[in-house]
Amino acid sequence: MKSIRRQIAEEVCKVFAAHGLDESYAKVSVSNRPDLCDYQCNGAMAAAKVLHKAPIAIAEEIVASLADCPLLEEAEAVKPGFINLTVAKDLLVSSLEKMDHEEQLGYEKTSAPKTVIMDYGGPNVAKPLHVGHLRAAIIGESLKRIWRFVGENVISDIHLGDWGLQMGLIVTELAGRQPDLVYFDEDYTGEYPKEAPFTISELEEIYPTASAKSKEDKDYYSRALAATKEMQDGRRGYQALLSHIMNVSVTDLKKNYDRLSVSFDLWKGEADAAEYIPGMVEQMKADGFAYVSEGALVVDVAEEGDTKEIPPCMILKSDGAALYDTTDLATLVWRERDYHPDSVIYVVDKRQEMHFVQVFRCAKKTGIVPQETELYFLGFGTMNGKDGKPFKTREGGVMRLSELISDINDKMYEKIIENQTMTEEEARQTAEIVGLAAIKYGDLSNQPSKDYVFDVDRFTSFEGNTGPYILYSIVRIGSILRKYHEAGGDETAYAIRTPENDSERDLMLQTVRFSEAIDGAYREYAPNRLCAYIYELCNAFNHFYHETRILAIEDEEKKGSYVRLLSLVRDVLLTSIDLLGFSAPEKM
RNA sequence: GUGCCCGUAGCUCAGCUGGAUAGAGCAACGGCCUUCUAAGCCGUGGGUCGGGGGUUCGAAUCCCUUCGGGCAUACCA
Repeated sequence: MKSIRRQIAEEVCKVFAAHGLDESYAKVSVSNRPDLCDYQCNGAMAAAKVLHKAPIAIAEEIVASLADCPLLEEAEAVKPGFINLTVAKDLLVSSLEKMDHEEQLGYEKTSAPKTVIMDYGGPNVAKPLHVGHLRAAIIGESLKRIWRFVGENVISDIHLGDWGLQMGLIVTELAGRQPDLVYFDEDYTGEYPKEAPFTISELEEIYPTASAKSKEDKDYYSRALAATKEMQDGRRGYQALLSHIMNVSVTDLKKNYDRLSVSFDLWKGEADAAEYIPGMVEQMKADGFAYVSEGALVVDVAEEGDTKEIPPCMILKSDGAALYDTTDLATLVWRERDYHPDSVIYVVDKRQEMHFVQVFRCAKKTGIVPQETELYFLGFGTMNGKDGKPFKTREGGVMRLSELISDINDKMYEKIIENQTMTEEEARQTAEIVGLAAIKYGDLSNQPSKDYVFDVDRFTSFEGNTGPYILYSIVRIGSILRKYHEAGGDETAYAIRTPENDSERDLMLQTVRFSEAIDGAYREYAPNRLCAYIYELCNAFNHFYHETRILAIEDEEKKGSYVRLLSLVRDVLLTSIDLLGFSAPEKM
């Protein structure tokens, strides 16, 4: 089913063409005056200039030709030249019927699916997930789901940070603490123990300690650099330690991402790209792209027309070690070989933009990916605290993700226990669901590229435009449906009837706009568009709910029609929140 | 220094490729629970869209300039 806007736009297009006007004037957009009309077209005013004709005259001609259009209840020309379009009630009803019967609520999947790799993880192994990882996970997961809904073939990859300096730091720290471990004996040739010489909590303490030391102690820092290089060069003991670190942290990471309802198809990391580095480097040298500058191997990526200086892409450091340019490029090597993606999307902190500009240019220049491959950088802003500075704990440290989630869940639990009668266990489960919705909606309702304030008090107060408000609306509808069914009602026996008042009509119109909202969110990489849509839909529902008796009315057909509409609204909401990455409880 | 981003109500944010009276939520104030969940609904007050120019029939939106804030600027990721 085509969206209502599309259907109307096509009609308007025909009329413009029939009047000899270019189709570019026939754009139809959602009305910014909902009190006057549903959609509007401003093309008459734009066309007036080239036609040397009064805009209102053009608008009137167009409107006259639209008079018989069955999609419209009314088309009106308003000075100075607006064309105001009001959707026919029949179209609303028939569209709702289609949504109810077609797959995906009437949303048509793309006919030409692309293969897309989405990279939205980037956690470092051996480091606990902190709030900095939250946005990538939340935004990436939602985009993945939206793109799949649209029909794209999306492969998600966590892209673990498991190959850089942080590994050398851990090795160095461990060598200082337990120098007798076999991993540090260069002459050792036997099997290494299966059991890791540390637990996850030890690991999570080792890294920050090592990182702090490296900043104060130059000698320690250079030992870490050397260890990094040795590990990358394949030193057995270090490789064995690496796989221990991997095993221990991946288990923990999975648990944490599960808790967020975030999943990845691939759990690859920088280390998986390592085997492609030597070949890639040789090729770059052979093709004359890579050369030595100040001791390092680099590829120039500056282009004519750059408004600022773009430093060359660094392939190997002067000590010969790989760095993040290198692993990101080598990662593209296997991504291209294994998947030949049409598009690779990176959901990463926007501060890394320069790095990705370099990597993208280098990858195209050196032929790692074909020219036509789309490499897209979706940079997101920082999550700040109430003070407007990057989010911290009360003590000023980096807040762990698990801590943040538990915090929110506790507050949710208190609120639920105070409002609802349910068992402690039920309340705990509900708190988790509502808490996750609060966190995710709080994030996704903002534009990805902007910094935003993560205000725990605001998100847990859940009044107004919040995740819990959305869930509350869903729960309310669910409650009506349940009561209707318990009383023996079967809404499928009834037709959806023509709306009889403004609030019912408005609810229908909002419902029918579902596919427009999906298109917007997809096209603009903007889950916030979907959030805005469901917020409006919930408003329309709550307004309708307050002025309409549903279960108490006598007229069974009317009641059946209402229940079908509400059931559809609920489906739209449930589908939408699933695309945003959270779910709704039965009660709250 | 250079480049990019941001600046909209007391606070947090919308505002779709320029369009009609700049919208929400929170906070403030006033109503609405013997009736389908009041985590809700209805209403009131609150803005020279950082400032100044310009383009246009029309600018929060595009261009220039200026002020304020953030970020980036080759061997960390």
